[in-house]
Amino acid sequence: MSSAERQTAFRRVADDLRTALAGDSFAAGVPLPTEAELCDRYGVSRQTVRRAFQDLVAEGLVVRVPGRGTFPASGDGRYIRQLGSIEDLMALSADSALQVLDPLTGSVDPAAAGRLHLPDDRVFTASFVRLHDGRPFGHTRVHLPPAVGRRLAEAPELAGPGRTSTVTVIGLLDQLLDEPIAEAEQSIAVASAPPDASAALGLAEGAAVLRVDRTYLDGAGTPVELAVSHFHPERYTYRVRLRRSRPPRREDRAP
Amino acid sequence: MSSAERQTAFRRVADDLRTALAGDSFAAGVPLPTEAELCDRYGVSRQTVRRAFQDLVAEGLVVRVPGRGTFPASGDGRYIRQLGSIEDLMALSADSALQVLDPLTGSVDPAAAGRLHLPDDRVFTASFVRLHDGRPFGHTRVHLPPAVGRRLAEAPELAGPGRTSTVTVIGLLDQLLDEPIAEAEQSIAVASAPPDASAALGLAEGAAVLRVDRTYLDGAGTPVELAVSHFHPERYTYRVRLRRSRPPRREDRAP
DNA sequence: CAGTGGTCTAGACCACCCC
DNA sequence: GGGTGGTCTAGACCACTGA
Repeated sequence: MSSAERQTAFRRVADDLRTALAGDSFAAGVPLPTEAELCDRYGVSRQTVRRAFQDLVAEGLVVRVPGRGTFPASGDGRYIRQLGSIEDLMALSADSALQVLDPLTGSVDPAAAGRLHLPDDRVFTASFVRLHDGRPFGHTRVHLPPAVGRRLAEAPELAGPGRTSTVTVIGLLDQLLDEPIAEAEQSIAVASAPPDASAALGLAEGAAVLRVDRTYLDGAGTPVELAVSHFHPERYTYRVRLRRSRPPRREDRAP
Repeated sequence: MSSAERQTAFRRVADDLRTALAGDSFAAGVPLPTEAELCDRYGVSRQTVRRAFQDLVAEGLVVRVPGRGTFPASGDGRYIRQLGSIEDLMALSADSALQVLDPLTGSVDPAAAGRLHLPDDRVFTASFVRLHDGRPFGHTRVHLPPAVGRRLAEAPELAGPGRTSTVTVIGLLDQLLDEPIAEAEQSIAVASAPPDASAALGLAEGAAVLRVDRTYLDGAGTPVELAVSHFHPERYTYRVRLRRSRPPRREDRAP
């Protein structure tokens, strides 16, 4: 598979390792190729290989142990992504693909329109699946205010059913809007898969899935996108790294 | 002065920048020192300075913009840095209660010990339910390294089965540790409820639940707590608000 | 145009692990 | 001891920003 665009050397190395990890190329306790070996294989310097591993560590895909080697982290082949900021959501496309099921068109949906704080019930709606390694792991239904929906409907990536690309709707939207996207509200729960999602994911109707609702807001706090996703329970894990607001230092612990 | 240990050059640079950022040394919109300047000031190579910035970027403290410079990430100062923070987890107790099922005692659990990076298989383990309005919505099993587990076992809140309080284990732990808790890694997925969790939540065994694994790390990156929670699918939703780390625009310099 | 950060190379020394 | 990853240096070229 691999990504279409691989601008930099370290990205190429990281992409290849990522897809190899997603497949069954590396057993659980078996170390990945060493830095030296990858230097040879790709004809790059050691720092470049290290830069690639750096991303994989940050994504939680591998664990590196000094003196021993680099090992696959969780092993159960789920799609894992660090999602701690909006940038993470926009970059989601790096190693996954979007395939359009229903292109972006106008429709009437009171529930979605209400959640977008729209004056009437008209919204633009599209649905698509996200694929990793050619297999669907998530189904998403996106709702947009008509004003932006009309403009985004011209984007070729969302034009026809079956179109596959590596974009994110939120990434396209951000380029299009005058005011950039500033915030997202997200809720995560267990739900029963609705018919379209279960069909797209190859699950029985009503199967338990991870449901993620995201509302994106621009700088003024106006909702600009509502995305309702259902994820395959065995192919997706949501991961966040939480930090303390103030970096803890020994000195400032005293009350 | 300064940090007790600064083993590496890049850490020293990063530490200094962090404390400078924590103070008001850098106004919002004013760029930090450039790589070249820090190279001079610390007498290190450019890669070393870059390695320091890399941590600060990962921590969400600064934003780097090619061609322009490096800026504090908190932007307008009135913004709170990062919602979905560890403080939120510690404050979880505000409107929920903790009821002890199995008090904190020593046990042998290779899987948990491995995830805590412990040298052998001994851990301290406790389990409890979380209640809201008197009804259980989550079951949690907590694992601690023996060193801290022994001390925490003396806390009255975790002493006997049936004890109810409004604490969080992580809150108790943070007061007890020499080094404060700095980070948490969290993963969220759909799972089948194990027997103890399904019993505690009043669900059929194997029912689909929301599984949340959290590993808490201290400032040195040492894992200090592993918590595995299972949440009732109809009584719990995980909410996060994501914020964009906004690079300053040309217009909004100068107050 | 000079300055910024992003990438990359080809060396080097170290602490650690395992044989 | 030989191999691993962790750190560091002193160069280099690039794309981009700003005046």
